Amino acid sequence: MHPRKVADSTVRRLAIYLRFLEEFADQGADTVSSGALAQRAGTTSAQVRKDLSFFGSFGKRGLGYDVPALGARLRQILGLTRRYRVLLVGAGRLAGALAQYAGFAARGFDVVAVVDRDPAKIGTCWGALRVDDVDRLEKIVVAERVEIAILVTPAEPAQQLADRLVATGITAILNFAPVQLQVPGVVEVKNVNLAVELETLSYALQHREEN
Amino acid sequence: MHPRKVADSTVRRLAIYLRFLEEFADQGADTVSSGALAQRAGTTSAQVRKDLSFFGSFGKRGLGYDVPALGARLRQILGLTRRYRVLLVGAGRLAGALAQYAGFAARGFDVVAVVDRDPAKIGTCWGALRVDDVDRLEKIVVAERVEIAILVTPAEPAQQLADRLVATGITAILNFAPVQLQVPGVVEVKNVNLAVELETLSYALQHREEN
DNA sequence: CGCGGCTCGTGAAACATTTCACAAATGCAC
DNA sequence: GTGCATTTGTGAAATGTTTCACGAGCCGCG
Ligand SMILES: NC(=O)c1ccc[n+]([C@@H]2O[C@H](COP(=O)([O-])OP(=O)(O)OC[C@H]3O[C@@H](n4cnc5c(N)ncnc54)[C@H](O)[C@@H]3O)[C@@H](O)[C@H]2O)c1
Ligand SMILES: NC(=O)c1ccc[n+]([C@@H]2O[C@H](COP(=O)([O-])OP(=O)(O)OC[C@H]3O[C@@H](n4cnc5c(N)ncnc54)[C@H](O)[C@@H]3O)[C@@H](O)[C@H]2O)c1
Repeated sequence: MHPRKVADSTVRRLAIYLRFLEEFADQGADTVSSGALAQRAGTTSAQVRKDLSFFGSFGKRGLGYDVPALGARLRQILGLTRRYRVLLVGAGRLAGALAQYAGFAARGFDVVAVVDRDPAKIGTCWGALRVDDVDRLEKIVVAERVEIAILVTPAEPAQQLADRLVATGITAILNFAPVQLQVPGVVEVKNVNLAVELETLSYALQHREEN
Repeated sequence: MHPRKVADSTVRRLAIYLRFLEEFADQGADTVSSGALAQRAGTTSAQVRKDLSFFGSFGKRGLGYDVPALGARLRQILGLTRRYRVLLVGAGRLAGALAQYAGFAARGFDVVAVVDRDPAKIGTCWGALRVDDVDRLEKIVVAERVEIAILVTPAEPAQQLADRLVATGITAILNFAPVQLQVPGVVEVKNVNLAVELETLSYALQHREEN
């Protein structure tokens, strides 16, 4: 059903198509063409069709794609037909923003626990969540059946925390700390580095001014 | 000095090399090899050398790269020899995390203003910053000489706010709202979509379980 | 039913990026 | 100074991704 290897760029676009497909659905559209999706997503119709073609052929020639059917198919491809249990490691400012963000739960990602090292934070409540001691990390992962960890600590403890997470059997980590985590091949790591985003903007500005 | 077109992936890696180079400098190393940098950055030595070769040749054969000199050169390439004045559009939770983040100022990005639409937020203070009325956006951009805007509002008003920012002459936007902004070609936009990151993790998990 | 206007699905071509492999420097030991 | 171990810089090859172009299917209409 799924091909051996699909480019990361393709998977990211599929997630974006799904978002706009849901917008089309909200507007009551029942079919959508590759061109219309492409325009919203900032790509080309050929790209949309190629991306989808890796997983099968879902469209009707001359008509386009059935909005609800393609949405369901994309959710299935992306593994969004189920919910995921997420642990926040680090209870700082960024963790606070992520924990309260309704968009994650809307997509099936439930933050079920938060841990920190700071005694001043342990025990405080974030909505329905209580900040737990990072010492209990292993117990919490098991008890809460955590599947995805989000690392939002400073850089220094990140590798060691990742090692502990991996040891408990976690296989998916979203890492905000500016380090390159060393993990076994079975563990999926996605890095988000906001400073790098700003620096690529700086590069673009610098480069434009020179020309 | 700069080649016509350098891949975005290369620029991102340069920013990452710079981070680790600073770590090496802190540890007192005065030279570093492409292999050592590659290991820290999670790539290969050939990749490091190729990336750098787009901008000149900074190494000494048999020795490696001079740490302070390469750092200075990377800062110059990335346009980080100066400071940037940044405006936060939207004073929500994510904006709060970004505003307080010391790492941006350390890199030369100073948040000089925050605007919001919510009367309950306007006038409140965030450290040295006072949240301003979004109606005064154009005046603030000019008065504060803002060069980079960070969009952290919900999706709905994002395009309209981007239009206003572009009209004031802003040419760099970091967008957190899940929309594809339509802007003139001279304006640089970088999108950060955290939900997409989680969804690509979901895809990876889904796909692994099937095999 | 046959035709015309659309739009998909998909190989092939074009383009982009990464990896390879090796000549050319460099420093150091002796 | 010579030789050796090391590491850069870079064309060329390999690999990966996007764009192109067109056959094939679908709908509606007369
Ligand atoms: N806030 C931002 O806008 C931003 C931007 C870019 C990158 N980041 C990165 O995200 C990470 C978190 O940023 P933040 O602003 O939330 O930082 P923060 O300082 O507000 O929060 C970090 C939290 O981690 C906790 N912590 C420290 N060591 C720990 C350990 N060993 N185990 C468990 N918890 C521990 C701290 O007690 C603190 O509560 C950092 O790595 C930062 O570089 C943040
Ligand atoms: N918080 C997260 O973890 C997270 C994760 C992924 C994506 N995002 C995206 O980032 C954006 C901001 O998220 P957040 O959690 O900070 O949301 P938030 O609701 O906490 O903050 C949004 C702020 O924007 C303000 N605003 C609304 N309309 C405005 C307008 N027209 N002009 C000026 N300000 C306006 C609101 O008053 C509010 O203060 C959203 O688009 C969200 O989808 C957030």
